[in-house]
Amino acid sequence: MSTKLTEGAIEAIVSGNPCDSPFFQILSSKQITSGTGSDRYRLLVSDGKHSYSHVMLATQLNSKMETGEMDNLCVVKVNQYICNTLQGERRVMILLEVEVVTKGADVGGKIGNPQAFKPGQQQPAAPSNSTPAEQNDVKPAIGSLANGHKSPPSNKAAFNIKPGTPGTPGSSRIHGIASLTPYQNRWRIRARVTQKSNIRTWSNSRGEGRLFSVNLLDESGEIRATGFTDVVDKYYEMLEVNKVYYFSKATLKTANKQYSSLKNDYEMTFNSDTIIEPCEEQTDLPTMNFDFVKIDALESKQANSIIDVLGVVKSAADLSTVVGKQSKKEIAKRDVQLVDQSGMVVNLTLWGTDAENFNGSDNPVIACKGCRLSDWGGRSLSVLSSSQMIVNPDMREAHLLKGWWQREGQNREYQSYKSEGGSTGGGTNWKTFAQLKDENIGQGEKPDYFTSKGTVVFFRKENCMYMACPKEDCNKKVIDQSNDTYRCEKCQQEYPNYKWRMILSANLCDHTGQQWVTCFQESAEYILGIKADELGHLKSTNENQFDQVFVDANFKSYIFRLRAKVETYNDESRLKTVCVKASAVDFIEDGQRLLNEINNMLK
DNA sequence: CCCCCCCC
Repeated sequence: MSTKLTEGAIEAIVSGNPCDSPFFQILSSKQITSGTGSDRYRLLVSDGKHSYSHVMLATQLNSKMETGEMDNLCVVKVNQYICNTLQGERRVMILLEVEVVTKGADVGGKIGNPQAFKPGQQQPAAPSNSTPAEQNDVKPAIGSLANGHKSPPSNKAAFNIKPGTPGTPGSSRIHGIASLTPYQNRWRIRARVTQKSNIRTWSNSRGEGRLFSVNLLDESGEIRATGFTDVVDKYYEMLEVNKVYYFSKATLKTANKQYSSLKNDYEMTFNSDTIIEPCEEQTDLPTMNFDFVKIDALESKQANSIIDVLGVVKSAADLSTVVGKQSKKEIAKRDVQLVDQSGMVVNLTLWGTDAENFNGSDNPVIACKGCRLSDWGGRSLSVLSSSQMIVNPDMREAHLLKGWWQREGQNREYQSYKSEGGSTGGGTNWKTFAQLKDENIGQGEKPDYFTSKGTVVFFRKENCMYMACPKEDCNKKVIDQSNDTYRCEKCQQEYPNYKWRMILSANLCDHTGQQWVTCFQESAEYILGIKADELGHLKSTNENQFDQVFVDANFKSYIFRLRAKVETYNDESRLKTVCVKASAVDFIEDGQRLLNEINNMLK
């Protein structure tokens, strides 16, 4: 019985290096139902070192699955395969000729400890086995209540059951938006256009062109779709907001959640094969859907994420104009104060014509789908051009909110978000160490600032201090001339003395992970509980006492204000994290914060 | 293939 796998083959193949007849283990399989009835199998394969889920079995080999010849855990020799690049970086391996070497029943278990293979940094996460509909803990879309339709989406695992509408051209089965994946091509959806962008142009190093996007909605879910240059001419005029169309033969790719609040793991791109036809029949498709975040729950949402909000306009500022820093263009702006039953108030900024046309004098209700949450001033919201803002929407929540406002809301006090430290406006932005990795912190142009609670678990005491220029505000390292003088290259001067400065690397832990941070003078002195000059003195006079300082300082917890930015040296990039300030944990305040987090989780 | 959305 052979259980030898070709370790490293997955990495090689996916990186574009062919590999002759590799041996893989099939860890699991999943049947994918396409619209035409020709099913395929998607496999999770292992080469012993890596596992890879973007693997399909060629349909002519389906019988190997159906007869049980290829069972879970079996070892196969792959005599022929192809590796296709789909949209983006994702590569899908299709097994064309497979020989079962050892049956799974005889292997009996997973071979080795394969880790999920993730090529490249920008590799989209492998899609999970559940559909978006399953994953979202979405409240049912409520929008349809507005025009009296029955409440729409159920949490069906795959909405793939709606029969073709009689008289429909082709009369093929209609798929649910929630059932679409990049792994099947033959589908047709019927969806309402709920939002349509303007035509935009872009120009960058990869090219230039025009594009537009629409949001599509059916009973099963929603998806954003984008059309580029040629498609703009073909379909832009035809697609109208609130009308219903049939769509087929578009490309699916992993959605970048950074830019959309739509509840879908994927996005659609209209390509030259895409067919869009108006749906002439009457449908009861929902007209809108929102996943509103209560205003007091904005705290628990990630800064810069895209969210839906519903609020009463407590007050609206006068129209003003600002000049964009980059664009240098003048743009109209209006701030409105939104409140809801949670008793919190948040600022929502409208731009351009939204700002100019807005009238907040009679305390309207605003529903905004897809506005950006920022941590300015604690928390604030900004309406984007991709947002869908509806004033006084005809929906149940909005009527309830308005009634509440008239009964009691207008007479009460509201709590507002506060920026931390009261200084420059950056809000309290709590991050765990796992979040630093998961949320692409520090990847932007500017560093990210955030706050973490952590415990020091290790100090790198080697090279944690240096002899610095004694001149005030010059912290340049001096050169010991070995004659009791110290030269500062920056000041171009020699001094009879120096001062000690610290650059201390500390490893911090929280319940989610660890992070190396750099502490400079003030925070290092605070954490070590000793002045740098004194520590420097110990370093040269009493090594035991010097060491003891680090032992004593270890395993203590602090609130860290941190600054993180990815830096790249020699093609290697890592997250450089600097401690801006360390402070004692105020247990009352911190307990309150944790309680708030728990409460927000329960919402 | 975009992903800018502005200011404090």
